[in-house]
Amino acid sequence: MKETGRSGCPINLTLEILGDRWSLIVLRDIMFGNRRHYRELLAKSDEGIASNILADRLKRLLENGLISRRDDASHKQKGIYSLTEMGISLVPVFAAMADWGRRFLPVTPEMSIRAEILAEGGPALWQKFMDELRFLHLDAPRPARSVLDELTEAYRCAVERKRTAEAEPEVA
Amino acid sequence: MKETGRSGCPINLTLEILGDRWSLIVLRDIMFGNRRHYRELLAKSDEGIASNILADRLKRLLENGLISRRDDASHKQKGIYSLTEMGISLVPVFAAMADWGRRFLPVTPEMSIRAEILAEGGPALWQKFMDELRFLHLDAPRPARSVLDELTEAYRCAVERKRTAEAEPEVA
DNA sequence: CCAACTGCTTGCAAATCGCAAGCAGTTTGA
DNA sequence: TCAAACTGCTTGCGATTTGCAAGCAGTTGG
Repeated sequence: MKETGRSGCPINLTLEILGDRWSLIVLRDIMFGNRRHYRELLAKSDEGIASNILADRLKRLLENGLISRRDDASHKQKGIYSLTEMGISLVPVFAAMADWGRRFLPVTPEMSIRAEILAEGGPALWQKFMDELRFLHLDAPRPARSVLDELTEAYRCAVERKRTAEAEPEVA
Repeated sequence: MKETGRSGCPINLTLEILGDRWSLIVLRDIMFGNRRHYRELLAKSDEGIASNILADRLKRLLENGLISRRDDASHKQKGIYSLTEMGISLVPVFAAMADWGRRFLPVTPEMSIRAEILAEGGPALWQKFMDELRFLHLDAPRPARSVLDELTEAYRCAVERKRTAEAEPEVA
């Protein structure tokens, strides 16, 4: 509900919707963490988003068409948030941002493994990932390959590797 | 100078630096508009950034290593802002964001022509553009082709086309 | 029937934003 | 030579946004 009469530049319009500290974090958790409920997004966030901010961002993302919301059949109070095609189409943006971040910022190895895979896979892998997201969030047919599983598994392994690496040196 | 103890995720760290309404706007004007002085960035901005915000963002971008500043030999008060390699490396991020914006948001045709060219050119064109930025902002040798000139010219033509299109229908 | 869980709201202090005005020093043009 | 325009940037101040904690009505499971 903002009418900040600014320019029709694609970068500017994108920033008017996504240019804050939390919108892309929420979308990232929905997209890569497959978190679909409010509480999941609230509690399992690595960054600890505040509940009122989360509610506000979900509302704005809904209004702007990046996500949709439907009721959960298994629980009358639960809502399920899904990515729309508009939200799914952000995959290349995430891939570019993540690749830039891992190259120039002090990222941790576990958190950057998925960025690395996406960067190496290139647009072809992004397409496969988007196909999978269409299956998970829209009603598209299930694709043959699960990129999300691969990303999640790679992350899990990286965390595991880190934990063992932290535990063993004490013996030496 | 923020210590908001958040996660080591590349997306998160990127947002901690660039996740606001103005940082990327400033970088966009330096990169695509070749605006190198404070006043240029202040006055020629399509979005009308406030002077204190601009000063703050330039400071933060400097601190974070995205741009550098040197004195202008021709004017004792002028400073020249340049992109660093870190800033130049944002080209793919801009290309992805601009392409997404032009596909899903109400952009104006003139403002999206450059996004279109960058999207069609793909990574190969981005590399050439980055080479040119290295020439303009760092001390790299001049590349054979000027992508910036091509982008600027395409934009100029789009504006021209729009103006004539607005002027002629009155006769009909 | 109660404890845990659901999505989300409210209050409030602190930080940030956006606008307007201003400022000391520099350059330009008549 | 001197005033006007320009330089990068700061200051004040009201309005908005943020972040934190607590709470709330309704739902579910044991």
